[in-house]
Amino acid sequence: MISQTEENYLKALYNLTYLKGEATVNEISKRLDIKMPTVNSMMKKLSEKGFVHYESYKPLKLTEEGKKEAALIIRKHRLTEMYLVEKMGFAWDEVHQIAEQIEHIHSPEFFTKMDQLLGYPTVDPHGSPIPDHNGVMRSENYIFLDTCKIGNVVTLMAVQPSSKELLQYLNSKNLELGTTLTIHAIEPFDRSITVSYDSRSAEVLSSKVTATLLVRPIS
Amino acid sequence: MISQTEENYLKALYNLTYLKGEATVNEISKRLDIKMPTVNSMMKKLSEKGFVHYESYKPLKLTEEGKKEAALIIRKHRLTEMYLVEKMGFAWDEVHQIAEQIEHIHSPEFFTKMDQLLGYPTVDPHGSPIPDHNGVMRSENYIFLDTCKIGNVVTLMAVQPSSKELLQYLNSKNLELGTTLTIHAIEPFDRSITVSYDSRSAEVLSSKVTATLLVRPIS
DNA sequence: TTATTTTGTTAGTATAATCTAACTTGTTAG
DNA sequence: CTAACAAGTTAGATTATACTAACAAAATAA
Repeated sequence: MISQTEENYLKALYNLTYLKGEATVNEISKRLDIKMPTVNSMMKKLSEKGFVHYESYKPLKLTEEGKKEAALIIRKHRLTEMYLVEKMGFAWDEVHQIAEQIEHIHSPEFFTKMDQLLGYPTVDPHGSPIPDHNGVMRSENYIFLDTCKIGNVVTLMAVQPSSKELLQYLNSKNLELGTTLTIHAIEPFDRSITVSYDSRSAEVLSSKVTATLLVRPIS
Repeated sequence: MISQTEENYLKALYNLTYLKGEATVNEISKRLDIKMPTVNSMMKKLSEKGFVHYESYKPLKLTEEGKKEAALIIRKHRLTEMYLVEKMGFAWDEVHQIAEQIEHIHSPEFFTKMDQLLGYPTVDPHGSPIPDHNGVMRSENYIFLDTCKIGNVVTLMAVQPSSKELLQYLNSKNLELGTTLTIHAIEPFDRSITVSYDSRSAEVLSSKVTATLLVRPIS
């Protein structure tokens, strides 16, 4: 059996290793707000259980089994977020905390039912892909808005990482998934970007924001 | 803050004290399958926190605050069961285990939303009353089927206590909440009762069953 | 390349929730 | 009424998850 606490460590490790393939004790410590020695001993424990590759003073990696476990927890999280938005009428910035708890429910039938009622969705309300029931995540090749060039036209596909504050900011600007943006200017000094979309002809987005917006180029 | 474990003790105590007003360490121990010394120290802890009246060698009682806490957990449980049946299409004998976990979710909005989507129900799928948001349970004055007399016509209103096995048995007999039963005979030897309902003219129910069926007399 | 800082590890402590063994109190059957 | 049994309690051990303090290794800066 795998405890709720262990699940949280696996999920953190999965998210941290998503890009680089590895993560450090220090990074997990900061993300979970848990002191390093605690993280260290938990990593040893998870290594015993076969979920993590642990070697003294070396970066951490998930084993294949660890990746699968983590992806299945993330699947439950994202299915839940989708359900809360689509079937219960929550806003996309209200669902994270609730999903953070429901992801630990042990009941295959419950999540199967959700999946079914939602029509087997492949992305969550923030555009992040939902791993399948084997823990396989179909990775889209979206690019971050801050890597685009002047003149590009792109569609907003996902927000990553997405804080509640960021989502509320996007709401206030009427920026939703699926919105098509045209890039008009990039300020070299602070890398802020001027875009137009819908009826808005010149919105300025800071680099802090554009670094979290995943887009699919149209032209 | 009140832990998930503490919530389970409060709920057990609430249910055990529902009829008699008090319960013993031994009863809680058996119900939760936790040894007596563990229960004992937890009762002291809950007494410290103001949820339980504890005195050595005396029966346990909930304080008013304890009753309210417990009723609010039961509210979450029953709302969840109702939601699972009404909105997600689960059968009434499948929902207990899931609700047992979801009742510990901390999110007033989540349960408020459920309540709203269900149209503010007052009973759960097993006919048990749902406490209101102040922890007040409207007690119906239903009677158990085994206290009825020959010739009585009654409506099945609730099943208490309801095990998965019992619910499956009732399903197999097509006995649902709201079914109207006519009592034709009571066997003095084993107190089994012969009833008719729907197109069934003579079904025999054992006293083990009739002692769990709460009914409202029609005549 | 050495000194300093950051990161990782070990050792020991704390708290929550469980257990077993042993003892005490209360209840019940002769 | 007392002996035996059941229920309640106390004491001490165990496991999971956290912490702090102190030390070791690795990375970085001078």
